Amino acid sequence: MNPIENPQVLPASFFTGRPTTTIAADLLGKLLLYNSPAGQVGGYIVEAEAYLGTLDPGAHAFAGRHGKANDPLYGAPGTVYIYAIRGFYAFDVVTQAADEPQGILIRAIQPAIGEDLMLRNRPRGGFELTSGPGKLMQAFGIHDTAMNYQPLTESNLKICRDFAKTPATIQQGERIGVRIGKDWQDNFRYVVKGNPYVSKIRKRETDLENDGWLN
DNA sequence: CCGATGATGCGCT
DNA sequence: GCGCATCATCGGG
Repeated sequence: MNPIENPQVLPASFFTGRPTTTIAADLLGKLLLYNSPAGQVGGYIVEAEAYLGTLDPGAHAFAGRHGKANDPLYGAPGTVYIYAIRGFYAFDVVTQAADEPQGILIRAIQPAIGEDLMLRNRPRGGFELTSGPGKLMQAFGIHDTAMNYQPLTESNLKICRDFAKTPATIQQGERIGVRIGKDWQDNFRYVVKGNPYVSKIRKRETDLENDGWLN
């Protein structure tokens, strides 16, 4: 796929007015773009996790936690929230109204645009290129939090309204790397079933025929 | 191939 | 100093 010049992007209203879990599932198949200084990169979202704010023990805003690092989470729906984790960076899109600190972690994409540039940014072959939140940001060449607070509608990071693919089956399960009490039922990870870029997928679970898409 | 383990940089949530 | 919404490597099967 060639670079896209002026894509229609998802409006802020996409990221509020319904549960964050629903929005996370709805993001699967959407085209994520980044107009980086070196060129455009992007791909289809194949994995996303919902974080449900102050009542969610796995969320950065659990129990009202609010500091400099997670302040973007308290912004308007569709705001960029990038945070550092163990020397890597990860990208969330903020959901729900301001001061309702929910968000969705974009965990993996299937490369579609600028794959050569992504490979230079992150020289790992095969599905390792973008099959995790830190890997994805490396492939995009994002190594800081400079885009924090930007609305996706006005950022070099964009999620397209058009060009979307349709998952054949959306699979739901436990979030990755979240250690919380056993009482909390964690079922907030959404993936395109069988897509080989989904993180931690087992080889035999992959659908290399259609990559888990209908189209 | 798959699960376990240690390295890692950043912000103190 | 420590905790962490991770990653790459190692070794058993």
